[in-house]
Amino acid sequence: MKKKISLRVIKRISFYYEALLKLNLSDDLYISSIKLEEITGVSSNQIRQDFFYLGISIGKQKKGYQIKRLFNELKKVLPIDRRVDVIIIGAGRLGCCLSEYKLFEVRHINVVALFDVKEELISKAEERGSHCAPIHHIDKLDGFLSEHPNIKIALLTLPENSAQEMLNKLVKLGIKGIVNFAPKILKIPEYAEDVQIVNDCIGASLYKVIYQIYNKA
Amino acid sequence: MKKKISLRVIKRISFYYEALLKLNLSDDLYISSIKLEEITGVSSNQIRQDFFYLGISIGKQKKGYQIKRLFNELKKVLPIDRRVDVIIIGAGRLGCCLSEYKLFEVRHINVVALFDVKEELISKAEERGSHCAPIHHIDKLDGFLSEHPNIKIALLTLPENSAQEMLNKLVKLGIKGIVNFAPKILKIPEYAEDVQIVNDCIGASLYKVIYQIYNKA
DNA sequence: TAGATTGTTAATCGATTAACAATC
DNA sequence: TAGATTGTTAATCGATTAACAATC
Repeated sequence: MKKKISLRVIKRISFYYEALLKLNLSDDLYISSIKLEEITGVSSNQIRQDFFYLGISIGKQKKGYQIKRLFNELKKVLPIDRRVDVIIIGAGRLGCCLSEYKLFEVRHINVVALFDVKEELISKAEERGSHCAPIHHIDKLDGFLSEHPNIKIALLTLPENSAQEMLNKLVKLGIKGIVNFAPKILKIPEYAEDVQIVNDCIGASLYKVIYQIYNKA
Repeated sequence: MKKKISLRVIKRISFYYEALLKLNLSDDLYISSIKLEEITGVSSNQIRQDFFYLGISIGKQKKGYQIKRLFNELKKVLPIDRRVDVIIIGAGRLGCCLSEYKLFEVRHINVVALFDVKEELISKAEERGSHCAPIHHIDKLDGFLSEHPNIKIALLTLPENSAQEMLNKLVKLGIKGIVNFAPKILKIPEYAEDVQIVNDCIGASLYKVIYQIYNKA
């Protein structure tokens, strides 16, 4: 087990990666932390601090970092060009949206299937293009995971009242990582401490903006 | 201008609010911080710390907080039952998904319109149900905002290369709050320091989970 | 009363920013 | 050389956790 890395650092690494992707990877191109700040918005101090923390020390004074090498170093940290198969539990609007999310494609995240309790969503699945991931009934989850033992990650796009229950079930079925999009902090049962969870409610951040604007004066 | 509140606190407040919404608001019902921990996942210590920070001290020893009063106190902090009109820039999948996002409805966030450069998205708009927000061409943004001076907030669901440019334009048009969903940290120009921004890239958190799982051993 | 729960302070933990010697 | 940029340490800032007296 390597060093633990916080969510914040992971996010920034993915931003660095995204930025480098758009640059030329020819051998003699360098980028300084200041230039990388301009592209990613992360301060140059923060960038160098991150690299230091991650053990990336390939910079040259007066030049910066060779783009190609930096790119490779970041890939060592984040397995970002490795294809990762995931499933989505909850085939509502958000679930379907995420199943076709562009950024997921770029990052090689592959949504294999969605699951839901609602029959109407499953029958509606045919309307979706053939390029889309299929929607199955939640009862088929158990069998599906047995047939696809490589799937270790599930995204939860369920209402908050059923989210924790589903998480417990997923853990029992052997899922090792979960991203929860409900406005509630889900916890991993004690008997499964190796399972990873991140709670990431979309739109909660909008309230920060609303608060600042409508609470003035 | 009231006290500044961090994004984290804002998120937790909205979780408390969400939890209370589902409870009975009759006069003699109380909830303790421990019980609230069970529902929201936020630790009771954290909850009391938040309330202290926010100046909410309505608890009774041995009983906890009167649900109805607590609800009202939270509403004082977060203008959560006030309708807020917003626009979305970028009518791709994510933009359209957010324009119909359930949690936004619950929280009285009203997407008035979407804007995009792509003609095909605008013509496609008619296919969307009449309950959906209309999609306009980005050229109409200026006029639209003049006609709707109450709109102070924009959600940005654009690719990262055009996001900063659009932000600058929005600021010039008088927008006061922006949530950016591109994988890039956008900055507010110095001449407009009163404008609020939150960067909230969906799916970046997935990488935390992927990292933890695929970097073991 | 005894037990439970608050409000509040202090301690800890973690993340960001600032600074600067080293050096290309 | 002089200037720019790194790697790294130290200082600051902020957020969470722990602890506990007060008291219902």
